[in-house]
Amino acid sequence: MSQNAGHGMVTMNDVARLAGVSKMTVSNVVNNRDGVGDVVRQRVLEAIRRSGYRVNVSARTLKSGRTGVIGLAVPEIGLPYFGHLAAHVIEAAGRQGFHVSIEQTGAAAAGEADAIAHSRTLHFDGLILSAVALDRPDEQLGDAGYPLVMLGEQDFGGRFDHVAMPNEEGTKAATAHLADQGCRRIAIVTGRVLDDVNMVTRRYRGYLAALAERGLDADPPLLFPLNDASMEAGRDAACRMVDSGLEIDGVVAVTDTVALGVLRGLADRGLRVPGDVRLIGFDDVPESRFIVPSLSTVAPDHRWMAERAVELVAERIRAPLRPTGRYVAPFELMIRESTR
Amino acid sequence: MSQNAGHGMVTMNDVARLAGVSKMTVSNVVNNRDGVGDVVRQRVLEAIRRSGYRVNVSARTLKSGRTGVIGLAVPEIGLPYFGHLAAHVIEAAGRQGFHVSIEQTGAAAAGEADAIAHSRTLHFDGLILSAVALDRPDEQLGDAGYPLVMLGEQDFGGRFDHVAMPNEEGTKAATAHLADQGCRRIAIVTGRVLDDVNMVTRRYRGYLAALAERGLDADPPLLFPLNDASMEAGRDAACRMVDSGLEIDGVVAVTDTVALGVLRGLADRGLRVPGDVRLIGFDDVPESRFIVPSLSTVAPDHRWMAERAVELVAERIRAPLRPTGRYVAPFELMIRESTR
DNA sequence: TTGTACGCGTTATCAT
DNA sequence: ATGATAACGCGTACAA
Repeated sequence: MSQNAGHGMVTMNDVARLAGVSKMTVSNVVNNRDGVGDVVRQRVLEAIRRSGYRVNVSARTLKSGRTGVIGLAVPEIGLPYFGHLAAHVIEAAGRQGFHVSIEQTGAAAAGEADAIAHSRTLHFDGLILSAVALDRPDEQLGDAGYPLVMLGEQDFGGRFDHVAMPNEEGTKAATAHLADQGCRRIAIVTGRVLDDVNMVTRRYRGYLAALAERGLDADPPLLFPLNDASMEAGRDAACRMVDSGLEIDGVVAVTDTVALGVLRGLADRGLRVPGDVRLIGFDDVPESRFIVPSLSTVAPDHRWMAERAVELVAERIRAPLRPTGRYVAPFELMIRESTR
Repeated sequence: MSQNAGHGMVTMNDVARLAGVSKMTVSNVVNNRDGVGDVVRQRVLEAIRRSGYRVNVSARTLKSGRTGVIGLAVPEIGLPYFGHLAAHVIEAAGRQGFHVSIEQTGAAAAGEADAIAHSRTLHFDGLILSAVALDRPDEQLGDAGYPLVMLGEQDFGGRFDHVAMPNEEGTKAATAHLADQGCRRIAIVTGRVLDDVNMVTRRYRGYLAALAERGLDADPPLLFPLNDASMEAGRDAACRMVDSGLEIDGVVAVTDTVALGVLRGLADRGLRVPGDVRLIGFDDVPESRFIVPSLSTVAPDHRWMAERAVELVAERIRAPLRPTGRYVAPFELMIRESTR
């Protein structure tokens, strides 16, 4: 009821007046500290209820220096994989008492650098960055102790805490599985292989490793490049693949999202999966179980990744200068209709 | 470099000392106000750069009473539809200078009520709530002027600003389209029809209206209920539908996500789409264009909805007591392979 | 053009 | 057990 002049907000002072105590006592009640008599506590609680008071998080933050918010920067929250991942991060963060503010980077290095700057400007307690483009965030870093955790994609060689995908191992297992099913001419649909830290590069390596192990070769290279990791790009690549006239009986797609597009492209060209060509993806997005044919895929443990990332942020807040760690998510090969 | 005792943070005072000016001058430079000489301005900017100073948003917020953050509460960010929608909301909010904090409600009334309480506790400047379960948020409301915008689903009859989906009209058009394609026994796969404000109810009404208009009847009711709007539930419903033995040549699915499950269930039972049965969804999630067969669907303008919702929040911040409005998103019927 | 004093709402410290 | 006072970092109003 009694309101402050400022912004129509009920403050601790208002509550204190209403309950006939000092605002310090109100603070103690609000924060469940002891040293407050039962009668007074009840009186204060009643005053809080009646006035509709809520703690002002900004003021608390100003004192504590902590916002209780961690940022999550992903290329595009609308992509199934990142939406799925974000859901896990939000839950894990909630369990640790953090809120999550989501930023979209547009899969561009500039967006990712912005997200880091932004996170610090807004004084987020930490940032989980799902980087796919940035390759040298040295300059933006500045403070080596800022809780910045890389999630999933790029690997910056120990400069940051990093929760990695089993890129190489997973793709190798996927490729080997295709070989086990009798495929001899296995193509890969992926991004352009550019540098060393790239997720694309690592998955490509896993693919090559499996081919080598099985004595299969890929000459001419059965690599069909993408401009981005969209369904549309996947479809286009599949069409190019078929139109190339090369003999191909198995396809490794760099992500499930791309695989969905590949599936579409193959259908456009009249090829059947798994009859004419087998197909395997990476990520195990929820859709993969339900599409027809259901999609075989590499299933990293997303929940594990999200939890680990949030834990790492929390740990680094506690100990800003402890050495960084790298953790690779466990994965499972989901065998479904597309490779039967 | 020079740091404050508090939390290892560089403050305006530090910058002022470093530049040999008062902190007010620093403030003026930071906020691009004029009344600062060019030489001094440069000196201050240099000091900011060197010290790595960043404005403390909490302190600014404490003064202004505004956090610059709006909340977005959705059932589950991992579902394609909500991820997609969130992407648009984040973009639209960014254009208006807001950040977005995402909350998951788990499609439960309790979660939705929590989101409202939470939003106010954290002093978000507003909240966009994609409610699917809450039916009487009167109690949580409290302050009639709080910028709370309902997005997409439930309709609370004018108590809030509301950006609605074309539920009835869209489903009616979808059903009519099936009829146009020659379907005579059109089923609907949807949630349980409970109350009056429910999205499910409205879509069901649109379906019935179209049937009535075409002189088709649905007796016994060709309604196959879902427990939730998941792909899994869609598949189960489709299986029940086929197993019921009822003659059915068209299916309206309450959402695209459900339709994906239905597609799977029909495949499990050996039925082909559109050969044996035609299928149409609602939402036009990105996947719909790419699956095989591509999914006909009702495509509301998601970008429009997100922009409208953010605008409404902004308007209500400016004028807390202006009358609420209700806006229905335009939609388009996307005709694809599943109803050819 | 620049500086000073004060208040925003909360919490830590110290006193009673 | 409770209260007074002084920060936290920034912005406003006013003075110089």
